[in-house]
Amino acid sequence: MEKIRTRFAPSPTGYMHIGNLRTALYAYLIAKKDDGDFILRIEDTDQGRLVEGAVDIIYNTLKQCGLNHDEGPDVGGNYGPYVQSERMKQGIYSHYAHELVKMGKAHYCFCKEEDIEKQREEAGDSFYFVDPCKLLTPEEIQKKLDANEEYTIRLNVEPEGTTSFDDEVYGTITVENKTLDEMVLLKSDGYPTYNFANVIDDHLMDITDVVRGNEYLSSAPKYNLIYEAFGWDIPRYIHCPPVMKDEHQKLSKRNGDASFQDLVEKGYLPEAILNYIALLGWSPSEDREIYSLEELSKAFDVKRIGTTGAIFDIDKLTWMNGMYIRNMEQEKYFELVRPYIESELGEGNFDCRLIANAIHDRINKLSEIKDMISFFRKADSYDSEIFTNKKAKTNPELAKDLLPKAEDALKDLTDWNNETIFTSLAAKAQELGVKNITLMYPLQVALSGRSVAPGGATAIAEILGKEETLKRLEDAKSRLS
RNA sequence: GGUCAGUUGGUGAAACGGUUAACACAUCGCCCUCUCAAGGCGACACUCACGGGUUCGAAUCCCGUACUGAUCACCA
Repeated sequence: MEKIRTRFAPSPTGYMHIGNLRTALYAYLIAKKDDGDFILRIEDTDQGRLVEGAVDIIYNTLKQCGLNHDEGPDVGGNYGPYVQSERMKQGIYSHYAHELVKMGKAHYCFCKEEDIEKQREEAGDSFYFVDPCKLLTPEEIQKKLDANEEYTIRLNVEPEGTTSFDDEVYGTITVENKTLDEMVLLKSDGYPTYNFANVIDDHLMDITDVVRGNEYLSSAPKYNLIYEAFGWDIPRYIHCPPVMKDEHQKLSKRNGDASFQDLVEKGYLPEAILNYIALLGWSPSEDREIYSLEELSKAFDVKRIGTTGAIFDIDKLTWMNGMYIRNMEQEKYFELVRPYIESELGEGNFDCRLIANAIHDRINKLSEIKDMISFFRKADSYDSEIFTNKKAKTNPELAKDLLPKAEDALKDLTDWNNETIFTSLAAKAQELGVKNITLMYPLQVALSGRSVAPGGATAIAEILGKEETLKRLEDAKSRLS
């Protein structure tokens, strides 16, 4: 069987957005499923839109995601160069365009852009461009060429008949040739058009599976025409449905929608992001959702890519991110979370591991850590009404009575840990004839200043240490009196 | 406007002519419990955009309508 080769061909025009990343992921998965090659090609023929540093963003994103490419500008390969502007300098596109002219499959066009534009406006919707340059005799053409007249090269298209092409996702699509215009292959500035450069590069790089967004579906038949003109094999096409922001709009960087790096900054893990977006537009055959990249590449199947745009649901990503955090190997989790804890509380002030444990099941994204633990540094200021809790059957007056009892239970404790604190407090509650929560809740509030805190009273007390615990208890007592 | 494509709960989706229309997120209950989470259990589409057909039988096949999207550049 032929070796599968797929490519990711972004334009370096800024941030990597989610839809783009998903296309890269699918291309990667399709290649890796069959031990194929995944190639990175930079399409930078659009002079105006280049953004400085954008190429580095592409490299970094792929690297962070583990989408390692086998060939590309940075890692090399046998099909280089992998940057279109460099290929352009080698004259590749121009060569093939002229080749097509020689073969009688394309022609020189000396029409002025403005003139065509004018015709288009006058004709309105029914405009169909018939290129008068096709009627030029070879002598006339040579004369214009010798006179250094500007020209483009356009593909010859017979207006009769139909063209169909096969897509792995959308099936066979057939269009009438008269809806296809004689597309420009080589622009008057000598640059190839996107479509043309794409075809040439994909062919020259032996790409077997072209993975791209479905916005290209309509222009896909045109691609076939170019392949046919050359007599080249047509690759498999895999058009992916869009990733939507809502029912009507695609996720786009223009709208400032979430880019991959935005999500990472918000505390999402690259693995979780990748896992989640894999499921937008594709579904596995088994009843499962959590997949590592490697597992994905085994399970992935082009046949199960959907045809409908999928709305990006941040809530589900958040859930999945939480799953990744919870399932993470312990040391890895600790090292991941430590910098966040230390940046909020400083180094060495608290037992970082205890805090990490306390928040483990409570965070879905890393950015939540800061607020969740800030009270360790200093208890939040609070209104005494916060002591009112229906479930604990407490109120400020009761808390005023109970806090000293909790203090009694703790002040002589020599062995200070979660278990001993709990035992002592539970014994005190029993002695008082109240439920644990009735004693614990006011303590939690006293120590944290919060009605909701990670770990509850005993875990907080353990982390704060005996001295700080008793101090905060004193503060709370005086506040209530 | 022409052309092409799509349409299953709030969201991602399964189903490949015969199931009570999976599963997951979200939401809402209950359980567990020292709060909140996590975890466990349960509820949540009399129905698959709509209208016709085909069939013993349709979310699944066919036709039409509606709606949504994409595309019609010397932009990628």
